[in-house]
Amino acid sequence: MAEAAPRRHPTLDEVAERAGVSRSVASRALNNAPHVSRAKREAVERAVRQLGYVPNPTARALATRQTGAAALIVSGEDPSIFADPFFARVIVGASAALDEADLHLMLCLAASDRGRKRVEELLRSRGADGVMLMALREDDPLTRMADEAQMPVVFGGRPVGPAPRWYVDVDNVGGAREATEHLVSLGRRRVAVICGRLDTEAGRARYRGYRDAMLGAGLDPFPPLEGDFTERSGAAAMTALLAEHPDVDGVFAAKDNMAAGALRTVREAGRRVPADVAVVGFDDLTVARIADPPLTTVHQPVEALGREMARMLVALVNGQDPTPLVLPTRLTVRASA
Amino acid sequence: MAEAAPRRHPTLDEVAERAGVSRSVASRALNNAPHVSRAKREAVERAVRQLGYVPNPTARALATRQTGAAALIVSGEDPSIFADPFFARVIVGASAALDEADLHLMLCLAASDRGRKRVEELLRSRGADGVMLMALREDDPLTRMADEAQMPVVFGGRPVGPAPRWYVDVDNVGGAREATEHLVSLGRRRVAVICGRLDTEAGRARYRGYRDAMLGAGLDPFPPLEGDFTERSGAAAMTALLAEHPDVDGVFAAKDNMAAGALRTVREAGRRVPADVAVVGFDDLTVARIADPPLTTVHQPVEALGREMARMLVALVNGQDPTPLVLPTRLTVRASA
DNA sequence: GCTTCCAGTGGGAGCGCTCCCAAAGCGCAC
DNA sequence: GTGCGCTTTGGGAGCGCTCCCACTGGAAGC
Repeated sequence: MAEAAPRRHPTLDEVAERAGVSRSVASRALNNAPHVSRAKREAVERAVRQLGYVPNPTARALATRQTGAAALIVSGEDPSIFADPFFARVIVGASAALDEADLHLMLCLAASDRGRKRVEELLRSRGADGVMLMALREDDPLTRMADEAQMPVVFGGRPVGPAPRWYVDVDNVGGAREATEHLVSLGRRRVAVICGRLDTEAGRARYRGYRDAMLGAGLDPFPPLEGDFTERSGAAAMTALLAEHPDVDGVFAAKDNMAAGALRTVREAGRRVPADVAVVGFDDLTVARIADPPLTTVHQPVEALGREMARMLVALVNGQDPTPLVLPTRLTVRASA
Repeated sequence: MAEAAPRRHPTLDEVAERAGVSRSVASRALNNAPHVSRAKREAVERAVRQLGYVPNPTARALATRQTGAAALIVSGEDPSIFADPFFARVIVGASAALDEADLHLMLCLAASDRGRKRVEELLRSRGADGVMLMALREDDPLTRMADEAQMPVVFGGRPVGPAPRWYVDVDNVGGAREATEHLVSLGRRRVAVICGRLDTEAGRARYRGYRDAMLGAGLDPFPPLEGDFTERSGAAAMTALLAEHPDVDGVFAAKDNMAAGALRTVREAGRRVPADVAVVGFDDLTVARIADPPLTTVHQPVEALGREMARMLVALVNGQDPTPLVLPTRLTVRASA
């Protein structure tokens, strides 16, 4: 290209002029719209190539009132929640689906005051065509913001309280039930639970699943022993458990991280897994395979979760009315139980 | 608010009218610009409140030629590279820094053809005010795209080849050297290495650090045994290592995941860590603490990496010319060595 | 008293695109 | 030859904001 390539980007007007057509025709040609003769279409394409024209997405956004972006908003108490590899996998799935719909992904960590403030601005200003919301806690300020948002909202995992209109979730109750039933089927009778945060619906649902299974087997469910989904909290919970119930022979931990922490504690206490205490986790992320022994755990389709959230959002943006989705979980048996 | 709150968002014109001022004054008041009397400023603020006005970021972007967003682009061979918790931590850091500068974070996974195509569009269309680039491989197509990008580019980790103008990296060579020296100081003499991908600068630099330390100690460095930064590849490499060099007594793995894989293999081969084989990793992410035994590893300041990348980008966007940055690493001694 | 200056103000021209709509061109049935 | 209906075309009015600039009037300086 021997063009003097000015620093400025060429505009559609310049393309039109060069192609000897009007701006309207050039615009139509560019968007593959009808009502453009073959000759002019080609002339426009040629001009685009010669000028190295790239449409200005901002101008297009202003004219169409569509930003071309979707936001993934992760709530939580502090930003380190995002260190959970769970979100990374959600993003892999969501990103692929958004790519297909030619939407960009904006990522907002709403786990700080500053972050929440910016999310609120985004929601109120229509800075995206729609949003996906994750990791909401009870009475999360994001719930209200989402209600007032001037754009489609898809929830990833149901929030505590009434189910929103559009969400994608995994079968937390069923997964937890299956995990617990597995422990029972192994002959364990004193099966304890290390819950996730009970101010999240996932935490509650997994406890319900555990409880259902215990009652169904005619066993006494343990009261909820709450962790915060981290390795450290799992270890701490296990320490408390061993102190209070030295005869525990099975543990369902509502998250692999916590299960790994429990494993460590059990080991340090000189007991064997699974011989003395069998442990089942929840998630089936990398840590489950790295743990020693490798974790029996409830597999949840994390990338699919992200993908389906994104697809649901795309449907909403396109004016459709998709139905909520609950994805199945399934037990993956390894060495820990 | 008893306003009939029409579906449409109020515009700045309506705010101005309601406040009894011109659009210019309203604009200035909104942006805290000078040349607005106290009375009118307050009138505008009142009108904004009454109308529930929120500025339209797209219109602002078009007028100012600033999108208000920065993109983090993650390259790689396939999208699962993003499952590495490393990136999540980078994002936590970058997000905080961008929040401070009132920039939104766009996340682009360029590890698929589709993703790369969209990144190229983004780069050419000025869809962001600047970009951060990570995980580039040798001859990565993103290198060329970045060269031609019409916006500031900050590299996270140097790419293979000549160093770019602006980057933030960690001291891979120094970290690897320290890890190896630690093994040597423990009396290990047959210290092998499980490299990261050698088509990345991080992989190469960590091998160089290992090699330097071995030569410095008068020992024979092992030839590079390449993994791909995953647990599985670490395990496979360790298997090969044990077969070929049964007398190996120390291993430096260029990534915690690979170290964890090596740990598993060593254990399965009936040897003890660290008694028979001492292992040092690199990263110091969660997996290092979960591994059994907990990993001695080179800690790298991942969130700081993200934060500094974002800050550097903000500086560039503001027309400054920051200097490249190499962040220190430090050895964290745990049980595996 | 007069100029000089400057904070304060509003008009208006963009930013680069989409899209409505009126007008033009053309084939075809009558 | 006329009228109808179709595709094709381009003019122009936005989308909602910023920012330049010309203008006003009162305070300060001489």
